Amino acid sequence: MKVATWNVNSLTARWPRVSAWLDETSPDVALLQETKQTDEKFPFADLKELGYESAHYGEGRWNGVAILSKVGLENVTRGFGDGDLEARVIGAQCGGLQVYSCYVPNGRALDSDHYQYKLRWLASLARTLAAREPGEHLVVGGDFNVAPRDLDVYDPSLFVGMTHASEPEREALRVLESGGLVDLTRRLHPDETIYSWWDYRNGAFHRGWGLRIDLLLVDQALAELATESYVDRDARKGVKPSDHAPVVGVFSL
DNA sequence: ATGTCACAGTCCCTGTGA
Repeated sequence: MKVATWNVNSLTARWPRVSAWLDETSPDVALLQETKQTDEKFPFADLKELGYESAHYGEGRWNGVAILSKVGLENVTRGFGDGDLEARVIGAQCGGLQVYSCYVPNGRALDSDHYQYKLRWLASLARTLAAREPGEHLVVGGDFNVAPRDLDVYDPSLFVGMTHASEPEREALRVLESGGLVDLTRRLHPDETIYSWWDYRNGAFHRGWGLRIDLLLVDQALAELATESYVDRDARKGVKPSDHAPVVGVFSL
């Protein structure tokens, strides 16, 4: 079972790259973020031709999350059911896994209202996951906009006092981990420098100026069944890439 | 430390968000 998460930064602009990547990588389940599409515009039929059932929660210009599956797609949920209006989380059951595709608010700056929104949003996610069925396998993937450790930041000194690496954000991730979730890529590669996002500006990708902010959080039992997890850096190269690369996990179920 | 990208409306430039 191969599961991927990818912030595509507009599925409309990225369709040639995304469709080619799905075709060659063939994940069983793919979690997408920042589709930036309405549900009406989402390419359900094109994805069907690639072998995927899909569910989308979109709003148009901003945000938008999706789940693509070759192994079944049932019991789709959109949002947290707490009145939040932005399309940032969608859940479903796929091939025996409960999965969520998450686009955590950016936060912008520590003194911004958006930063408080980010912390509230992560708390809502923790509440939602705490209510899950005991014993079911869980994959919570997405763009968390948080680098869990200094190892996940190309130059930690630049991020002191900045969003993405602040202690309250990291504490919010630890709350998810204390609820039984494991940062899969880091579990399998404890000391490796791995990034998943590089700014479009300043030639950041080629200079190695990245952050690891796209995560696959999985339950302990599923983590034990994982055989590999990696970032597909090739997807960040070439013509019209997203600024994020896909994160992949493979499980021996 | 800010050299890019994507989107929609103000519509071939500008503001917003990342």
